[in-house]
Amino acid sequence: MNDNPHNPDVSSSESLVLAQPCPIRDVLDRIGDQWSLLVLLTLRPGTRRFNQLRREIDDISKQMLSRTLKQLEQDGLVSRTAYPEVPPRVEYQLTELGQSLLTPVAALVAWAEQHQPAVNAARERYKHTTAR
Amino acid sequence: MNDNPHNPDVSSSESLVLAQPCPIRDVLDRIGDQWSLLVLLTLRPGTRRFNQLRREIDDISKQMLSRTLKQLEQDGLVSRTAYPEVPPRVEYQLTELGQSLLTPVAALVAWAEQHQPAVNAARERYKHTTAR
DNA sequence: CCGAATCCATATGGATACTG
DNA sequence: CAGTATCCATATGGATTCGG
Repeated sequence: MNDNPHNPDVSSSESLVLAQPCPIRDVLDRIGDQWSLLVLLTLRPGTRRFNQLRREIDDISKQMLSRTLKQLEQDGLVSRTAYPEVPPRVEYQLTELGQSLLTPVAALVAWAEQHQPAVNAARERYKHTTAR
Repeated sequence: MNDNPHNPDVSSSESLVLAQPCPIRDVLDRIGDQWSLLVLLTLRPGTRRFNQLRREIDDISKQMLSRTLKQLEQDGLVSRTAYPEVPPRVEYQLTELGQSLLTPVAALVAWAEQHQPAVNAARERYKHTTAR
């Protein structure tokens, strides 16, 4: 069995920081999907309307943008304001929570940029060491 | 795929940090999937053997552990050492690159833990403000 | 203009059996 | 013990259509 020090042994044999029904997974699932992070970053400069977002992201379908925004809104990362006009106007912007998330995300993005060469090199190396 | 005809000038506006064929997406796809991050965190304390990882993660199948490790190895985040013994023994450990990734990841995990209540509250709020 | 509903293709994850 | 191969279920993403 596992004797992980920082893990209080539960009756079941679960051992890790990321147990299954896990808040951390919640977050990572959100930034890990295809569009959420992109939407958040697009909203960083300021408020955007629906089709404005669509144009800026450019290759996102209405459907996915709609779904993504709804999820982000549910999680309190983005706020939605609908103006009762004709034609309708809906504006989206980052909440403070959403903005605060962009800080650690930026660190990750920075890592990615900085270490991209290393990752690519590793991939090349892998291909060449092939006896597989 | 991209190259939309009615696309306004992307170049002059906020340059999208995440263009489509994107190194950042590469990384996020890796930590965004079901198991990679969990494996990396499990390896943080030190070297682990294959079935040792399986037991610690507990609910991962051999298949997914194998796939995940191979990907992490390809990307240079994890190193694999096979000992020519009978029965075979294979050890995995974080590379320096893998360890360096855990730093920004830790920031994200910290954010998740810290703001989980806020996210849950937002979800509750959403349920109540919704139609019905 | 905003976005929900429908329908569909593919990607991802898993159970199991098999191999060296 | 450490995987790989096969087969299958579901999740995710997208094109199109419809409606407020």
